[in-house]
Amino acid sequence: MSSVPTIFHLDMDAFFVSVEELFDPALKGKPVVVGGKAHERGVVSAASYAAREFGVHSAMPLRTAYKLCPQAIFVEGHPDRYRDYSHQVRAILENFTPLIEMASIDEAYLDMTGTGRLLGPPLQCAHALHQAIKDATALNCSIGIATSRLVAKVCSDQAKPNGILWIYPGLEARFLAPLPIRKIPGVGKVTEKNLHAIGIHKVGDLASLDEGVLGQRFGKWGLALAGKARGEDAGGWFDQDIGAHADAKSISHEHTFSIDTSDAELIDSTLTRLSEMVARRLREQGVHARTVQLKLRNRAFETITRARTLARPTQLDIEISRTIRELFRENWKPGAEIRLLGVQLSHFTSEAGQLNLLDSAQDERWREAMRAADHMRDRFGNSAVGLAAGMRGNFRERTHETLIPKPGAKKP
DNA sequence: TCTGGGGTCCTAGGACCC
DNA sequence: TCTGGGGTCCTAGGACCC
Repeated sequence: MSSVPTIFHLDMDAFFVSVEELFDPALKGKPVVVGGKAHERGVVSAASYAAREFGVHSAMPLRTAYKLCPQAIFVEGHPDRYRDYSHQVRAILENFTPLIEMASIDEAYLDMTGTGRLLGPPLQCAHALHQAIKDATALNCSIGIATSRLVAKVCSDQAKPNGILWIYPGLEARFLAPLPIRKIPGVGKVTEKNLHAIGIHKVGDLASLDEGVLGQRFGKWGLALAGKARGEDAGGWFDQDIGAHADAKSISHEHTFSIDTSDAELIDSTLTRLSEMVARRLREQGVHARTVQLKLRNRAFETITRARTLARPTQLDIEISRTIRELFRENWKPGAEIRLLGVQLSHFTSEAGQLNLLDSAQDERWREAMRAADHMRDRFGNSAVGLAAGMRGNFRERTHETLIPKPGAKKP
């Protein structure tokens, strides 16, 4: 007998803000914005419910958030804290099922199909899970329960804050129909606008539309959309078993300068530092990359990417930074101001490429050097070791920042 | 409104090969 | 000679998510 799937989607409530409140209880109940100082270049990572009442939401420029809510408390994010709490949550989930997929730092899918005899009916089980997380971390979460990932995710969103919502098997379409199309994961600003243009506003409008029309107008994505409107995990990201771990497809680091720059030395050292950072993570994951991509954003916020696929996969800082500098040189007009630089690696393989014995002997020396450097960084911090340009870069960017007095900045 | 950083997936065109 | 079709790789850009 095969039962209908029971999928939980668990989403932590205002996760970053809630974690910050644990470290500073004075923040509780106040409008809080996580992401940086009010006048910095950057966007809101998370806003407390009190701040949201003023219209502040994540991805909004910090300066805009400040205009909307000047009395808000602006705090820097602490990724290490969030990672730590995320791991704690995961450990609790593992007491309920091994079929877990962390979809991001603050949300997870659980396949609870067939756990009824052991853990009780879905609502009871969800309450137990909610309580277990509260007991262990003092954090609130919301849980959506449904027969598909998609509906479970929409459910947890509707349940927020601090709620549980279960959609009975068979009632998916009726639950989704009155919701705005934007509630469907994957429908963003652009798709919403395109759908509005043809008179579609509610998920129900979408569901009653002829599939052929959607396919014609929106391609493959349109067909997946039709399935989503009915609550199916059709196509794309949702169409995978929960817990099937997928290896990373790319590793990237990028940096937005606090002030646009055309300083060749600063640019060069930043490229070197970013190259070192991605290469390091490559080695941690034990893979080699074939494609190196540069990302450039100018003062006008125009962004280009330029990629180069290497003759053989690499793990080495020098090869990556050499390629990145080449790409940069080919695509930068000296004097042009740069807002952002990024380095991305992709097309991973488990083996290094090899041209001949001489290369391999040289590579081995480099690999040893990199291992030693990684070890030093572990012991003494990231800035302890770097290629020469990278070190200058760290120093310069820090110097550059401390020269500009910022509210609350500590004296060096 | 003046726009971070880390990712995934999709599309589309050109090169190249058979 | 002005010209098919399919497959694969590479590159660039863009939508979307948290």
